[in-house]
Amino acid sequence: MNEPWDTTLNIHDLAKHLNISIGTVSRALNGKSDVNPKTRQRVIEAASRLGYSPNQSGRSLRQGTTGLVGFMVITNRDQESKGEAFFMQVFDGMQTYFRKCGLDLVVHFCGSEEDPLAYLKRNVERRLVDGIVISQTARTDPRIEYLAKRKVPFVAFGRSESTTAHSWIDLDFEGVAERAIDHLVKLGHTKIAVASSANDVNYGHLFVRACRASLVKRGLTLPDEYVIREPLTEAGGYSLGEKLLALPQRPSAIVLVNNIMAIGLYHKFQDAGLVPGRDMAIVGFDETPTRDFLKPSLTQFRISLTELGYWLAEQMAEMLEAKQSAKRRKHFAKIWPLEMTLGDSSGPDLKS
Amino acid sequence: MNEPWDTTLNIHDLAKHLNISIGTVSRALNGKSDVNPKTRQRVIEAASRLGYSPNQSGRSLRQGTTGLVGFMVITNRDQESKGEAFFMQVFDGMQTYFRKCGLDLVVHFCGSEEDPLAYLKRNVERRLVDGIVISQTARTDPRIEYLAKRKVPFVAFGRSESTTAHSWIDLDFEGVAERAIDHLVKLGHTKIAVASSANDVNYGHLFVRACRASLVKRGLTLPDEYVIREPLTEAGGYSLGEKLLALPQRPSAIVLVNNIMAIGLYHKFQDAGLVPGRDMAIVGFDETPTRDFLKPSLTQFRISLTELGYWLAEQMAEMLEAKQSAKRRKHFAKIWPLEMTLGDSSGPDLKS
DNA sequence: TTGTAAGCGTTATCAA
DNA sequence: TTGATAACGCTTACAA
Repeated sequence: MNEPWDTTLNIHDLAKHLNISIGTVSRALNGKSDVNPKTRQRVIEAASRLGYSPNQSGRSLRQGTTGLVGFMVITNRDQESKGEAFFMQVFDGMQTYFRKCGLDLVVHFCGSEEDPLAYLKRNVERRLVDGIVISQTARTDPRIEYLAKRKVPFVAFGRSESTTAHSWIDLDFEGVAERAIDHLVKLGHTKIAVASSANDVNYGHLFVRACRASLVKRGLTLPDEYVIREPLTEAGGYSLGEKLLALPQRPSAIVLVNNIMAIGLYHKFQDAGLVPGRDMAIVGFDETPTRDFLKPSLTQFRISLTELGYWLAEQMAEMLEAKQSAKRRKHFAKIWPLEMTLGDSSGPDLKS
Repeated sequence: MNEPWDTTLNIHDLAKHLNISIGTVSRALNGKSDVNPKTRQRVIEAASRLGYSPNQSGRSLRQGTTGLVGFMVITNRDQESKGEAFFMQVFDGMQTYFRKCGLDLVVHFCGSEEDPLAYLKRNVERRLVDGIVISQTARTDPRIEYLAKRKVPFVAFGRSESTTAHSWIDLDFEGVAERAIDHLVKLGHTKIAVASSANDVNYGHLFVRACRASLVKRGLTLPDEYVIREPLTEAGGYSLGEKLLALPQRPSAIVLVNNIMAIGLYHKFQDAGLVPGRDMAIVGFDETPTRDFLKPSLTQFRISLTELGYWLAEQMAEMLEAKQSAKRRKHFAKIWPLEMTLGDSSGPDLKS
């Protein structure tokens, strides 16, 4: 590097240009109080004119801090579902908060062929980031123990069954299950099926369990054949519809853990000459990607992933600050609420 | 930092532990030849046992290289479309190649509220990455001039009208347009409409222009009212269908620049009692997210984004190597091919 | 208010 | 084959 044509200038160049010392330049640029306003003005002006910007490696080395927060995403764990698109809005919210406090978000995509733990270790041990968010947590996820042992500030996006104390955030699957079941039971449904994911992502189990609990609480049951596992894709939703209609005891309602499936399910219904809400009640999960597209409109749950990201970034920033000042900070466990929005897909009151 | 409980060990600790000098440790770990095999063995073993891993800031500072390649994505430019999900597979391919040569991919999501150029500058000037890929290039995109001036190795994902020499890669929109039009014209269609994006992303214009050229070449025209701009979403596709059916001169075929729209379009057709392929021919673009889900099957184009990412990473690695050895390397301009796959949606031969 | 110099963790040069 | 040491660019404690 530093070839003749690589004209990146450093703090020495800038100081020499201004005929002052590098210490003053540094203090001026970092907003320290003990610097003549006039000098500061000159420095800032020259820096922007010459395009000087401090080298992050130099800063990091000196300060022990990178100003970066990582977010690890595992490509493809949800097969070909668009599950990862879910995170985009979260990133947006996080970045919006971070830029206010001089942090930046960087996203690490673990390739589908690579071991997630090894990948995480590589990135953490090189000290590329000050803190990290891990997502798509499995029921038992070795990344949690690793990060805790290493004392890296981190947040798990998604619950796990790990016993290691740590901070995590997750969607309110229980709340969604409870309100979905409550709504359907009040409408008179007794045979209610649940569509979950086909892989081992934790929230699939969580959601089914919560639905079952809500049903039992109301004197009903969730037979095993009413738990249908499919990939969280349009095709999965279509296949879900086929299985649903082929059941010997056809349920009168279905609760979905994911809305992408809803598209395929609606499709299957149309092919079969059935109407959601009339022939079977459907309750969706979040509002992506269907919002006001499906007809009849889907009963579903509203969530602002941007706000979630913003909140998450706030917590992370506080964790980093606490670490800086060697303060202990309590772990948090956040259940993010979703709000039910009624559509026509959950149908009329069967009792009236 | 470096609180008492922050027990990250450095090269000095490891050297002391082994009773050898830090120079030897460094050389052993970096696979230099001038080190006793036995010593190397001891060092590697101890490093893995104690969990030592070199601090990236230290390395970067010394070597002038971070071993990181950035990929800048702009959140939300495509409104609420899942356009960004497109990149996931590209990331997967890139990361797969990079890990073979000791590089890593980091993705920078520019928040929807932030200026893309300012965001890019921040990341580049801190020297966080050795090279960068910028995506969602606009027709005139100041990022290109900036990066070129700064002599940062970079690739633009998407063409632009910039006159600055630079490397870029893009999908073969002209090829797709040509084959889609050719196919439809051969089937006897003369009134062919085109669905494009509602915003200023470059490829929208590109695709429309290419379709028009292909039509003109065959003695046909593309009237302005046959160019329909909608958001690249399901809802956009539905709305596209409404506009299409409301046209005074209804076209007999429609070519889509994006497949997410196809879902909404199919939906509208079903609501209107129409059948794709029978009542109007539809040609889709890539195969996401519909693959074999839509019925009748969609005539579309196949592309491996993973392979594209792999190829892109390869080029980037070569660019970095060239820079290292102060070699000049020619810019590339790559048009990535797509392969047509016939479905039923483009319908029968009208002339038979 | 400013300048000087130490030191962050690493790699590379050079002498042993 | 190894050890000592300079240097990478920066921030900060301390001296002026």
